[in-house]
Amino acid sequence: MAERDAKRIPDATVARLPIYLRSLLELAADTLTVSSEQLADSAGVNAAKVRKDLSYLGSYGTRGVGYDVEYLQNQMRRALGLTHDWPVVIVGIGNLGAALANYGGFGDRGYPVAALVDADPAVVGKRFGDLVVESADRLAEVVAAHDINIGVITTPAAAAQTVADELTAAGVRSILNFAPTVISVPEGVSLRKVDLAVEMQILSFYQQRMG
Amino acid sequence: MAERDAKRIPDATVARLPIYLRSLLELAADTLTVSSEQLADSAGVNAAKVRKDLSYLGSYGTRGVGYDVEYLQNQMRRALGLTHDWPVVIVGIGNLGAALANYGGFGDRGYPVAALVDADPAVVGKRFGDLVVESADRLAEVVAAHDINIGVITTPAAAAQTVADELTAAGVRSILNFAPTVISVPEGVSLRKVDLAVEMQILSFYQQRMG
DNA sequence: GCGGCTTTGTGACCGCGTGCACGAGCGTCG
DNA sequence: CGACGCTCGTGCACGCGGTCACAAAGCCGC
Repeated sequence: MAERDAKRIPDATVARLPIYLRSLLELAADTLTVSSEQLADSAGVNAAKVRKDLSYLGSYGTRGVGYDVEYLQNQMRRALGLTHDWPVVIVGIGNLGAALANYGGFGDRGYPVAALVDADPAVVGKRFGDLVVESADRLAEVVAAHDINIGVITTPAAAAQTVADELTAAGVRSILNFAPTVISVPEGVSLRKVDLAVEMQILSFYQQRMG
Repeated sequence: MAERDAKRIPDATVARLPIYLRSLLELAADTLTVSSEQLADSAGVNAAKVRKDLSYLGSYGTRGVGYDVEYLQNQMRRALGLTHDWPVVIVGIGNLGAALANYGGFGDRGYPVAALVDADPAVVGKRFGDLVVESADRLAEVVAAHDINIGVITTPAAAAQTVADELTAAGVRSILNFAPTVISVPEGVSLRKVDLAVEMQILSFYQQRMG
């Protein structure tokens, strides 16, 4: 009770938790328990891995039966911090940024888009739903005003590092980078990247190989 | 010469090659050679790792000097299959699909968007640049007509597996999946996934943890 | 042409993550 | 109430990937 979940959860496990949670949510509403094998099938992984992953949550399955679906959902939501919303700011409202702004799926899942920011005066002031694009020099204010902890970078590559610096300076501790460039962040800030060109090149590498 | 590059390149290395290539392209045009340490800095990795990665290409650096930039670029392009274009088809022209269709960056980098496909009759026929959205039931024809090897799935989750099946049946061997669901593909087909909700949840996990 | 400087290439070690296999517990049925 | 069957939890071994450190090798200046 004192040290609670002191156990460190491996990164590889963390990356799978959201998949498990989604699998759980897709189960029929009258499904009370689920076995590690069912979960494994639906998440596309090994059953032993599922059990080991879940054991890190300290969550309890029942031998001979499986896991209580609702309890497991709650444990997972708690671990992933989905007990409350995490407002995000999208910086760089080009093609991709605009698409993300219009995409409703974020708010639904606990990540409401709280603000849009762009450096281009021609874009500032545009409406997306009930949001208006703010000027880049107001970034720090915006972050503070909405208590934002997560920043999404969808600027051109050249601006990405600067934006990342401004975000972290404003107190943002988590960044999702779509810009096609390597950016660095201070210790204690989480950075994840999505790079379409890289993904394509990885695919064509293997395609090439297989002849 | 006979067995050529028989050496297997580790997956982790493959994933870094595109980053190195981009770093090389960003170097000033009058830079003739580059050291593993320079590359490491600009790619955000360890210098020893760079050397080991490059050694898999069989490519040759010169001790005391570094790597010949142009030669290395060519080697890398060859390995990644960038010696010719890889036309792609985008399936599912919603917010994200449309954004990718409008995004010019693909064609520039050797992955021209050759076709757009959607199941919704209200979307079929819309123009994006010089492309017109085709009907989903023409997917196989479209793939064959443009000799497409790479498919990008930007449909809702429910349709993703079906689309993946149709793509592989049509001969596509590489799939990039943006739909928020796990899909499975036959042996011999490469699958990469980009899942925004998962990325967000991973970020909020760590944010949560650090308090 | 020789010594020193620089930078590559790689062998060795280490830690993480994966998969297997089995013991431990729980429910159920006769 | 006892035995059986099911499923979890986990110890163990293995392989991949990352890091370090050092020897090999090319270049330059004298």
